[in-house]
Amino acid sequence: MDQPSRLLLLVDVAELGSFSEAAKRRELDRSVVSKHIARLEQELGVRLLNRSTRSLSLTQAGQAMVQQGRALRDWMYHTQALAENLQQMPSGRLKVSAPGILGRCLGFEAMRRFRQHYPDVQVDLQLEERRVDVIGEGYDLVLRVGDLKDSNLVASPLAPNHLLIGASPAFIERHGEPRDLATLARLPALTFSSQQFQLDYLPYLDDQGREQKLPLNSQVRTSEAEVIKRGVMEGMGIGVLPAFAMYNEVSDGRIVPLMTDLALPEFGVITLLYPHREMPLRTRRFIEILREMVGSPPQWEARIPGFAEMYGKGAGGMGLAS
Amino acid sequence: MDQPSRLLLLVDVAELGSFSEAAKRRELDRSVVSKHIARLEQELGVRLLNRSTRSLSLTQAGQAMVQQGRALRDWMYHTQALAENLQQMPSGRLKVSAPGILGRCLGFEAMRRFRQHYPDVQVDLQLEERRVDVIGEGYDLVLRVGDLKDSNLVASPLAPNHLLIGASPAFIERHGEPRDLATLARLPALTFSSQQFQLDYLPYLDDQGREQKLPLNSQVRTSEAEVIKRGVMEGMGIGVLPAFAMYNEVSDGRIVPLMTDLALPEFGVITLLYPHREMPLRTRRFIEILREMVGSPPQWEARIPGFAEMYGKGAGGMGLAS
DNA sequence: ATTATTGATGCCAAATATGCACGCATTTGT
DNA sequence: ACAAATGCGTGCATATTTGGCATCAATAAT
Repeated sequence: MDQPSRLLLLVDVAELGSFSEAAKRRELDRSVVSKHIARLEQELGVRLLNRSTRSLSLTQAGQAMVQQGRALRDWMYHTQALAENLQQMPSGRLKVSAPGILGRCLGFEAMRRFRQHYPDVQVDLQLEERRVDVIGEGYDLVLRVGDLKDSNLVASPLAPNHLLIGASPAFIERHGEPRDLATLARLPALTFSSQQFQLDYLPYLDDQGREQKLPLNSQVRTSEAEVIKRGVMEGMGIGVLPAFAMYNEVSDGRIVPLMTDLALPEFGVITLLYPHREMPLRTRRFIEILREMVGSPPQWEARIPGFAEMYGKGAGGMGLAS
Repeated sequence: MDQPSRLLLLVDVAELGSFSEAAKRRELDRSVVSKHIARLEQELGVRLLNRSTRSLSLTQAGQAMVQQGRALRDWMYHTQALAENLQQMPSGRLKVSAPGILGRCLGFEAMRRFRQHYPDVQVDLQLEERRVDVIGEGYDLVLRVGDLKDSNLVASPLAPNHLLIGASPAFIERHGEPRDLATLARLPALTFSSQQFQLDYLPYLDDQGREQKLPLNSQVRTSEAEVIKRGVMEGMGIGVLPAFAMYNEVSDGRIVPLMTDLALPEFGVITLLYPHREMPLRTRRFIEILREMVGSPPQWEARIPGFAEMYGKGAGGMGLAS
């Protein structure tokens, strides 16, 4: 590791605020980080960090050097991407992050297809709710739903995210099909709850088009969409999930959409996030595959008969309130 | 050595056009260079160089990478300078190039003073006529006389370069003091000749102000100004040299200016050349010392009584032609 | 007061880079 | 045309460097 790399290391230390954390990210020993920073200071002839034994603070010189390092990091990434674009085939390791639900429903399938096309490209598909540090951890692409803009990240919409209220045929037989919100609210529900989504309620549009929240009778709360789907299919209750998470079950009839006349708001947008810099070929190809797979309108909507007319998306489809 | 450094190495290879030359500059074995470039190609996944056994040529990818590398090199230099500016004291190694005559007359003295102020800064004062590769060889500063602009180099004038025709008192006694050009041309002369200067003739301005060249009776031709000075002092002949090279001898009377009524053109400008990027503190300090040492007007002119009036620089001083 | 966390330091083992010798292809000089 | 020279690639022994572990000192949390 020489001076440029040490500069990059300094950036990690500064951004994570600790030698230990930087060491963890780099999979190195703390002592190694300590030594490299010390050496960098010696090479540059300036003290970069004020060590207060427990907390670090950047000196003025440190700030300047971190700034330099950040630019260097982007620069090197750009160089790498440039080189990869000059090849004919994508290569390297595609690193993607997605929240679990998105990753399982879209990420996995996209990854499968991508691997078919480009078996030489390794894939690192991280499924976590945590808000990752795209630049710092070297992600090529992040899938999010309804995410806000981040500086020096590019956000590109992939598909609208429509909700779907579902129950199993058996459940409907037992409880009857709900015709109004009050009835719906009384039915036992499986609800989704994670750091990303808080779907303990049903968001809907009243007859004035204002967004309202209907509290659900949440019997089971989970951060795992699979649990909801399985529960719904086994007739444990109704479930409110993004359409992309249920389309398979809906299209083969295991789950039936409920109250399709109710107008539901868009629940965010499925978004692609990537660093604002030349994209490696592998990333571009992956996005192409992803878009082709999703289609426009999203295939999960196309494959649910009449979805376009459901939940207030039809021509004059004004929602009905209880 | 890791990827960024390998990129820098690639730049050297590309600029020198050979692995061997690059190895020489870096003081490495050829094989090491070969291995590093090979590894860089592997890391980037692109072939960078077409090896035609004897000559190298850059591939398209290679060109792009060299471009990146050049930017990286400047970037790292800039980073280094930035760090050094944040220190209180200059540090590192000041690397200066100057043609021999300038280096001996100005460079050495400036270096002496600089070392007095900043003993911690090592100095590398290269005296060579060769046109050095400022960026590639890492020079902080280059002294030249009358140099043309180079892209991404900054040129800053240090002092005008006036010529001086000199002879020893004994020589004048023997040959008489010349009063016209014809006489002057007949006197035995010691002339300067190097790649930089071609002073086999005396450039002068005729009464119309047009530049003319008077061939001299060159008995001794040398690339070493010291030889001319010594020869002139020992009465071997007249000498035409830049004023900065003779001022000591003139001011103590060992050399006497001849034909001071003749109008001589400026013979270029003594110029400072440095890379177009943030200057390290040591460079700035060195330039300060240099400028202070030279003064304005140059001390070598100030210390020659009446120099301001000599050679057509006086108010109405129009040259006289033979 | 005690414990756990964080950074610095010293030492040893492992990884890595280096340099030499050699091989090979091509060009230059006679 | 042929030999010598030039320039790059490769394998191997060695040397330098690097990374990891244990330890220590200092501080913040319990």
